[in-house]
Amino acid sequence: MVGHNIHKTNGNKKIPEPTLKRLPLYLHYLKGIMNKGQMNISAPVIGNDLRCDPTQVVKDLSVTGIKGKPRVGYNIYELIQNIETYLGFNKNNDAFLIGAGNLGTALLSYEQLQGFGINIIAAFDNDPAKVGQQQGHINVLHISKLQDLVTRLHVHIAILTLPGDVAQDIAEKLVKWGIKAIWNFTPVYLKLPQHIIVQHTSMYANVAVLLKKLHHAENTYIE
Amino acid sequence: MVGHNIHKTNGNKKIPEPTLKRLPLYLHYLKGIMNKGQMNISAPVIGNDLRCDPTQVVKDLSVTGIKGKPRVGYNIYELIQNIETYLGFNKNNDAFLIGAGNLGTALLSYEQLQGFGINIIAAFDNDPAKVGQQQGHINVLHISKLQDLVTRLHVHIAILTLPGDVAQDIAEKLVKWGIKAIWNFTPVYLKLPQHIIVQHTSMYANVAVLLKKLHHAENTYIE
DNA sequence: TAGATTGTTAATCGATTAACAATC
DNA sequence: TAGATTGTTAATCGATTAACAATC
Repeated sequence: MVGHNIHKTNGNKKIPEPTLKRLPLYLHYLKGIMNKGQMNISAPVIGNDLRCDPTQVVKDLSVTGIKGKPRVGYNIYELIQNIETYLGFNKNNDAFLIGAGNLGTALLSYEQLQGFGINIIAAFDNDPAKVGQQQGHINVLHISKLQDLVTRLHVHIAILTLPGDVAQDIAEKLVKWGIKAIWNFTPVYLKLPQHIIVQHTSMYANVAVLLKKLHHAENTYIE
Repeated sequence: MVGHNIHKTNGNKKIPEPTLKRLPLYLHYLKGIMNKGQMNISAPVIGNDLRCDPTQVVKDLSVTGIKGKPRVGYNIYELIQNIETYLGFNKNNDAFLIGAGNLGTALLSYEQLQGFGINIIAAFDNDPAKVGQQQGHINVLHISKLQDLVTRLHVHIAILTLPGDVAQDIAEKLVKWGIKAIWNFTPVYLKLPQHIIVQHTSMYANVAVLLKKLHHAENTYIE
């Protein structure tokens, strides 16, 4: 199955992670522009609106296999299609959500996640009070049903929005049952086999950067 | 006020952002270790548990001004104190939350945010149905009261958990009223004066990385 | 044609990793 | 003392930025 890309994308070549993280930003921006009825857009314009280097825009977009025209730029519709296809946002990647607390519930009712390729098909919790609820069309099931459903439905993605102290334990079980990628919203580092993809999304990492920049600014400039 | 650091931290020297983002991870890990009654810990042990290079651990921790002892390592309590002080996690940095939807509500009831230096003192929404509610001890006020309270209370941090299409508009107003840092949970790029600190926390950036790694893995190895 | 823009290759910049001296 | 670990300086690696040729 290697090298069978229909579009001429960069295939399995290693793409810089910063590039991958910028693509959704371009995508959202481009959808806004398209809704205004515009047909084409150039890298310098994108760079100006999103305050980033135009050559970086060119490089970032090129990974999706898009071809632009000198003096014209890129076709916006084609560009959106390419980014979505490249990132897998127009597929439905089935996922289970584990931990139906506040953050979990927020994610469940975030219909937009589906527009970004993540299709949460069920949520799990150990709290009997939460089991049986419906959150944004998704049922909350008891955690005891997790093993059976993961194995039967061949779900590959798990979203962890549960307390940190049980995260490692559940993660190990999920891996045993066949989960291949974990989106980790807990503050704990998950020590799992190297082939398991763990995406750590920590609020606190962002708080750290924000506070440090703020205090730095406050100490640097006279108020 | 420049250079008056009591602890010998790296002060206002430029610290790599990746380092800042790793510090909360160390912090959480160290608190777990301390609760087990351990007194000291060495960089190689941390590196092994958190799967990162021990020399990087040494370099990361050194920015907080901690001094370790050869053959012993670092005093865990002192290390925790230094990281918290360095990041500003033991101060109460007042913040307003704007948009009391699902994600906003999740953040409000996330008491732990306070332990990481962010003290949300009020939430705002334009939905009358939400105004007057209490979410985790924080009142939801009508958006019309925002201007008055931002200016009167000298709040410097705003957390944006509102719909993307109004984000730029509200952000510009907030800046006019004196907000210095914005934690942006919307998918839009906020074009604001350069001196305003904008911390963009996008779910989608993480989805992009996760899906790409997953599909890459699925295409690389024979199943 | 002239000029703006793409797309690629080279140079720079910054972060990570390696090497090694200092030290308890 | 011997050896593990810190802490610093140098080398490597990777991403960003700059330069420039190709092209519509």
